Amino acid sequence: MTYLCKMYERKLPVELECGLHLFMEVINGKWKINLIWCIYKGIKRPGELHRQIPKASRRLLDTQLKQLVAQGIIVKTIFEQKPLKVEYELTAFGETLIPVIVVTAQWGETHRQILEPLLQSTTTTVK
Amino acid sequence: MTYLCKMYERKLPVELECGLHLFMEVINGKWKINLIWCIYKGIKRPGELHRQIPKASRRLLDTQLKQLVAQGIIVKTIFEQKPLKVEYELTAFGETLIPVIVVTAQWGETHRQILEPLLQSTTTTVK
DNA sequence: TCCGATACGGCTAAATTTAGCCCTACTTGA
DNA sequence: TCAAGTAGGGCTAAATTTAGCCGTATCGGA
Repeated sequence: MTYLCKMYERKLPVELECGLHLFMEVINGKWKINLIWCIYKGIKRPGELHRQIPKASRRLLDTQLKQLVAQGIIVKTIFEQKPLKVEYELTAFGETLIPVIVVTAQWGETHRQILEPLLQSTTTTVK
Repeated sequence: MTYLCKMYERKLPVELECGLHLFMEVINGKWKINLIWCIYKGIKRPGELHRQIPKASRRLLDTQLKQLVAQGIIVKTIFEQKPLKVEYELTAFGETLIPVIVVTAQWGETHRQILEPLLQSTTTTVK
């Protein structure tokens, strides 16, 4: 059972200097945090996750789930049942992310009133 | 003295639901953390910052500095001297980011040995 | 006067990430 | 037998971010 999986071949080097860059490499991706959080909260199956995060395209959720598996944050269990069933769970390593996410999320919530207006007008790329 | 500044017009909505998304909106950008950290450490002038982060192109550093100003994280002071001088400083709001950055950076450093190999091979976009 | 340093913007192309459509395969229930 | 739900990949195009080059202007020193 050969495993074929086309990956995007990076051309620019990944930044690994500072610890926050490491964190961001893991956490970056439009829905990864949501996925991690949902899985942490017990939403384990792909279908449930899709329904939980309806704004995300199914396609992207799937690829980001795959990335999280590759990064050792979650594990995927395939139950070889009659109606195929899949479940994701945080690894022990993935669990270590939770308190960090909590801290950053708290910062965001604390300053939401300041941030929301700024972020809606401002864009990431100022030219 | 009209201020003209071409901004990139976002077409997709910004995600603001969760606090971590708010945090990420601010922190995202290849060199923003480095900039924030350097400024926090007292490296205030554009030229110094460029020398401190030599891997970054001058162009991108400048635009990201501008973004941080627009986001209220830093302030830019222009000294109308004989040889023009500019300095950046963290705002009080920007200071609130520091402990959060410390936490995430610590997480990264703590797990560097696990992360480095994973992140170098794996790419963000699994296709 | 020419070189280097200060500080900055315009512009194009490359790299990367997301959106969104289509298709496969299997199972259950109507 | 058809519809719906399970899970997931291929593919293209759009959106977004970075890289990198060129040009402006001022000042100080050799």
